[in-house]
Amino acid sequence: MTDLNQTFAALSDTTRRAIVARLAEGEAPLAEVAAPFQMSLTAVSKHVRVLSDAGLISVTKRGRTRYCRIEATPMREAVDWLNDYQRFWDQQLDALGAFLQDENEDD
Amino acid sequence: MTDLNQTFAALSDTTRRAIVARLAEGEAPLAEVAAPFQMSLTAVSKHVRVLSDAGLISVTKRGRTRYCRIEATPMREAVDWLNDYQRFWDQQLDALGAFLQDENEDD
DNA sequence: CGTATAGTCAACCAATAAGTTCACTATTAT
DNA sequence: ATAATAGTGAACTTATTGGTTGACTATACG
Repeated sequence: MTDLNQTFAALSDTTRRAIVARLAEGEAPLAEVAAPFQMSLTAVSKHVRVLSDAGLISVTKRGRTRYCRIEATPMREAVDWLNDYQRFWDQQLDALGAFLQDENEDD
Repeated sequence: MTDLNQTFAALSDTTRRAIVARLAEGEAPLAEVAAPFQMSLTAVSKHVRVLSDAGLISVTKRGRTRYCRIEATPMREAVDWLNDYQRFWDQQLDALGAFLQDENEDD
């Protein structure tokens, strides 16, 4: 299906995560997506390309405008991968909690 | 805290995700972590370094052996970031479900 | 028509990443 | 003391990434 390498790589850049965050609030034209950033439109366009290649967003052309919107599946799969370790880190955090608990028992 | 860029970047490599998966089954010496891979020990050592720099694992030296074990926090934070979009993609998947439902209504 | 708008494409640059090999250090075993 | 084991460090290669600029295409507007 979608490639976890690509998904995680796409998310490993602050700008791209910000784009995803923006698009979570609704579809937007590229120009609007690019507005908050200092870099050139070309640079943002490339970021959008990376996200779209990873399947995290889709881009549809209407007139001369490209509208970007977020897509569900790859993030879903990333979470699925990470969740395989959820029991593990719950346990580790519980252990930390217990430790802190013990430490404070002589108050 | 931990750096999401680094966390996602560390997870964007198949070898490194395999290492994490291996370590989820318990602490292991580097040599054992490296065993399944065709690449050199040095290469695996570098991957381990990347994971450890990202805080995803920790490495402790006992004798001449380095034991690697998984650490909870950064993956936790990655999941937290992704989960901000969970409502979003649930909705998208629900919409897909509804669509497929509708499609089959004339059976 | 001509011009502004939205964006891509190609070429380039500097930095980083993933791998290699070879030499080296540190620890354990004989 | 010597030799095997576990791993690091440095130097190098090749590919990819994130950014730039400048020229170009496609659509909309007057």
